[in-house]
Amino acid sequence: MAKFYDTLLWEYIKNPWVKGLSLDDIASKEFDYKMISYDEVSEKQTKNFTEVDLVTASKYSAEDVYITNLIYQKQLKEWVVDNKVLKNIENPLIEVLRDIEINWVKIDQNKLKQIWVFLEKEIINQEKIIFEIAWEEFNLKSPKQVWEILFDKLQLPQGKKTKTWYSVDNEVLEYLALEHPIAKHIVLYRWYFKILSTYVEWLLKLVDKDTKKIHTSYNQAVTTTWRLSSTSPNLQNIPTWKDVYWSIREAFIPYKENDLIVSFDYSQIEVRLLAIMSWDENLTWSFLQNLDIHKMTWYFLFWKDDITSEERKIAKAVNFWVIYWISPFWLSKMIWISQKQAKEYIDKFYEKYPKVKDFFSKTIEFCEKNLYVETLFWRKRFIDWINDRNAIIKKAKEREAINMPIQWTSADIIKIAMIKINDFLIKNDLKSCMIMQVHDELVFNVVENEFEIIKKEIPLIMENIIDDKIKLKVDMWFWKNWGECK
DNA sequence: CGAGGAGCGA
DNA sequence: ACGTCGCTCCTCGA
Repeated sequence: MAKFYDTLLWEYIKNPWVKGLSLDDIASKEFDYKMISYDEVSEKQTKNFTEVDLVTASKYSAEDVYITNLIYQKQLKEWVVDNKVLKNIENPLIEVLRDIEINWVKIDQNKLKQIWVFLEKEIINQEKIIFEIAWEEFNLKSPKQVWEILFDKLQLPQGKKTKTWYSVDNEVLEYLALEHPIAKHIVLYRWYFKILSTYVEWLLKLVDKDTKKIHTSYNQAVTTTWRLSSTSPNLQNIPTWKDVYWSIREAFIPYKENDLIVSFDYSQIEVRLLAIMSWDENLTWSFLQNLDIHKMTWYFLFWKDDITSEERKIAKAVNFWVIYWISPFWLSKMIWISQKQAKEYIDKFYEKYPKVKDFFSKTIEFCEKNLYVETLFWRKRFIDWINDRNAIIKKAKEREAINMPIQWTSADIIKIAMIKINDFLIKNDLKSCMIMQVHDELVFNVVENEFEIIKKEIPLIMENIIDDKIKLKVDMWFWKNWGECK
């Protein structure tokens, strides 16, 4: 509870009219309340917080919640989060997150150690090759040194710029790979090193010696879109990439031998929400007929029934990117087509899905007038600068206005699903439990004899969050580790 | 210690 | 001149 209010507070402090003020300042200025300072509690930093006596410590901690609540009552509920949201979503979710955090996730340390050995060998190998090609040793982890080797020493053509020098990121290197063999090896080195340092080492460091599980923290109010975020470790960015021999996700295993990892994810939730919010006939029709939405987009754009997998990929990208109010230039870069073609695709998309376009322009109009946007679940986001004269800023803010309601609503949907599922698990006295949330995916540790009921009931709960003609769709995967669940 | 570059996810 | 939101890694200069 305290954690949630604490993060809520940060959301408040980010805002311009309180920027620079500390909680103490706000307390005394707005509520004439003098808070205990940390210096006082820790007796001028001589005491560790665990050594402070319980009464003082609780009073000190409770003050944060108390003041935050005062701020909430006075200002926050007007615009950061509505009472209904707090009552129906955020507050009940606190207990669900507590349960997930208590459950933990079991890790196969041996698997990680095997991967470690493999990666270390590859890293040394790539390093050797690179140094041979470059005729000198340098620090591959330093973009600056890579820059010097590529552009000063090898005189390769420079691409896009960063703030301070020319970029040497993956995109540039992939282009350079056509010119010089060294680029390919740097990409490989970087990738192996990334996996080793960020995932393998970090996960092993965080595994509890006794339980062989990791303990992650979910934050409820750090993101502007009201999605959850996860730290130490961040379980929401574990690579999905699968090598022939291994993947990081394979190290995420069930608690017991006969248990299963079961994963449910919302399929195309953002496009479905777009259909629900815009009521576009063509989009709605495709979903109601339970058709392949990407294929249908291709069909609507070109009246072609047969579709190659390449064409489906393009249609998928168009569907996906249009939601983000993307420019033809950027779309052309994403899917390797000409700018002219990209513009054509986007124009045709709006032509065939006219109410989507209406919905977008109405959203922007509303935002320009009121300086905020709203979602299906009573949330508001203030977007100042929407009327900025600088076209680039204006466009960026328009993108925000269009994307936010969709992303927010999907964040709310999965939160509500989590609350209902936890209720369901408790009411039916099930031993299976929720162990992870990855934005549109929920992962469970399922005990053997409960698999049938979980398989049947969880998708029902998830798909019926919104009472609409268009149904949300949930895909299910299960196996002995998370790696096979995709 | 913080900024910047890089890269992973949704 | 151009997707958003996050987290974590490393380097480098103060």
